[in-house]
Amino acid sequence: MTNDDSSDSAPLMSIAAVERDCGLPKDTLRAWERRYGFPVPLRDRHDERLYPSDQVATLRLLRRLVDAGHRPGKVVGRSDEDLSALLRQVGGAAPEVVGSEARQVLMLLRAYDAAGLREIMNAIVLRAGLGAFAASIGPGLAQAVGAAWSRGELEIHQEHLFSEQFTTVLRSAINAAQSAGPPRARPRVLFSTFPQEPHALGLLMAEAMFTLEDCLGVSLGVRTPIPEIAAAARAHRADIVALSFSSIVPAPQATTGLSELRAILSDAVEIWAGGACPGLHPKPGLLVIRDLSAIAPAVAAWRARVAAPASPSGAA
Amino acid sequence: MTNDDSSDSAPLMSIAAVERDCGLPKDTLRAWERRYGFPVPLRDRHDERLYPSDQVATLRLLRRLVDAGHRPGKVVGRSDEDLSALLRQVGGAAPEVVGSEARQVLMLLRAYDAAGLREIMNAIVLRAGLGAFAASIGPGLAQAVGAAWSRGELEIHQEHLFSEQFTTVLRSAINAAQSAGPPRARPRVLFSTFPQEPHALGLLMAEAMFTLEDCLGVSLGVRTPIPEIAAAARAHRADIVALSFSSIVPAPQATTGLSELRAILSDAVEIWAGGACPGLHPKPGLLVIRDLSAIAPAVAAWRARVAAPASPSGAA
DNA sequence: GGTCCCTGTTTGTCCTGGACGAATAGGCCT
DNA sequence: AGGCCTATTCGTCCAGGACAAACAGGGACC
Repeated sequence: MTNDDSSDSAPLMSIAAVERDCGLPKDTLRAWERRYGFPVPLRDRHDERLYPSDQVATLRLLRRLVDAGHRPGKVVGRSDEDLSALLRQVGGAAPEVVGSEARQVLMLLRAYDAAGLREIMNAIVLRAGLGAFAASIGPGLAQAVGAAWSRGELEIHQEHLFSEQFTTVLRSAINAAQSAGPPRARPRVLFSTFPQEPHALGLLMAEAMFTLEDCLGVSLGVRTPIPEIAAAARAHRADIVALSFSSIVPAPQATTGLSELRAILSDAVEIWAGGACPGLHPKPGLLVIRDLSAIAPAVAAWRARVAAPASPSGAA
Repeated sequence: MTNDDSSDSAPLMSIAAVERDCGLPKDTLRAWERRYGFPVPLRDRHDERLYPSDQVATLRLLRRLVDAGHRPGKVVGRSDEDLSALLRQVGGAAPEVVGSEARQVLMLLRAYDAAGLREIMNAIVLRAGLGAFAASIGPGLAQAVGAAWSRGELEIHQEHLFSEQFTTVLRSAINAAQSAGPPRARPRVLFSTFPQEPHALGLLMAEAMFTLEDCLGVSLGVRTPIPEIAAAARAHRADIVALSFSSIVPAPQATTGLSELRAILSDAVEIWAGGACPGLHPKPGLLVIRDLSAIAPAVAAWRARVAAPASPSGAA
């Protein structure tokens, strides 16, 4: 009863619906069909594609594999079992750093206990501190949840539920940290993501780390056009623009966007980029933060740099 | 250098970039060009469209007008002055209910003072109460900011900034309300939006109203596929599914989606739909909430209905 | 032995132009 | 005046072809 597939009533989806659900553009769906012979949607009486829900499910697996680096030509058309096996390799590679907490969270998620989730995460924040939570435990939990979803152990709505509670906990902890502690000081930091990037969790965790370092941060939320980021940096008189990249942003697009932003930003403003997106490389004026725990020392370094200015090799 | 327009470095945008920035699908952009002779993008050497930034700005105006109910055939191709005039009529129709607060907020927004924004909004919550804030002052502020943006008085990043601070204030107030007061009780409420709807503020304000009524609410965040909403309602054992619709959702799609959801949801679960989307009509099992302040009495009515069950004729 | 460039292939995205259905508006009838 | 019905408008879909950006593999150079 809890187990049967939830799309009984609407087993057929239009191409637009599939685009929304799987994140695969219409053009790509048609190209795969033409080139690899999959998917093979039914057609309505006016020849419009109607995707059965099992094919949509397979497309979701494919999306994840392609995101993880597999080439469409190698995976499109293979059986669901093959795909799941590959996916397990991908997800399984993730270290189970936070085993015990992750297991509890997954259990609460299956029981659909939102309050319990908030409670346990709040407890972790109190016990381990906001820094450890944002820098390692939180990402570990998110990864565990994502992996469980890709193994088919969780529904999408349970992943939504997790994000929502996680966001709530993190935001209120940030609020508390902002009210406590010494007054906010420089660097002034502006947070956002590029328009391609809808993922807010990474940004929020970064915000937590900067807040703990007593930085004066302002977030624009996700999906800000690049010229707007530059304009906001001017308006906020930002010292640092912090950008978060998940793996869904194609690496070249991220690189291009960063150069573009670099070009229109004042030289005095640094760009700090972080996240799971590979292929980010540091350049003058662009710092790549591989790990959230690197933020604290980086802020300290920035402050030292500003306090003892003008070693003429660099900029300024 | 600091002052000239920030798109110097990228005055030309691809059709995909325009789709992202203006929210107009590629097919629609091409159709307008074919039918109305606007936009008229340049072409690169391989004949791909390159949109100058002034045309993109006009497209943004058009988008807003079309959302407001104007027909493309009547407005596409007219001068920017005409369009701005029309837009002023649309935005100007909005009552300036919260004049003094709105003016302060706009001022802080122009000064880019995030902390000040949070402060004033927190002060409003304390003075007027969370209920008044979520039900009338907040929406009024949001409307004022949107109108200012459409009049060209604010940049997009300032609207982002507003949403972000607004969200923060509202979330922390909801948190506080959840911890205080009597223990949460039924109805159990599930919050989300349809996949077409990315707007989270309406949902958050609704969540605040339900929380004040001591309901046990869980939010899935935005953009949940309909079958997933149904599955989550089962898992959460929800009594009510609360959905928020902004005006960007085409009314017929909302109606269709609601019927679909109604069909796969247990009869014991009610659907409550609210938001700016016109053309929502109540039906059996579907309550339309025109105004956030209607939530409190609706919850009371629900409780009365459940306490004194089974008068099978139409209730209330 | 490792790194760089260069070339062939894969893959996503864009093009045109035609078609049709869903949404709207306006006329007609009651 | 109000509800139905038709005409129009507008968004979305289709096919099939094209090309460039991203990738992988091999060879030259350090």
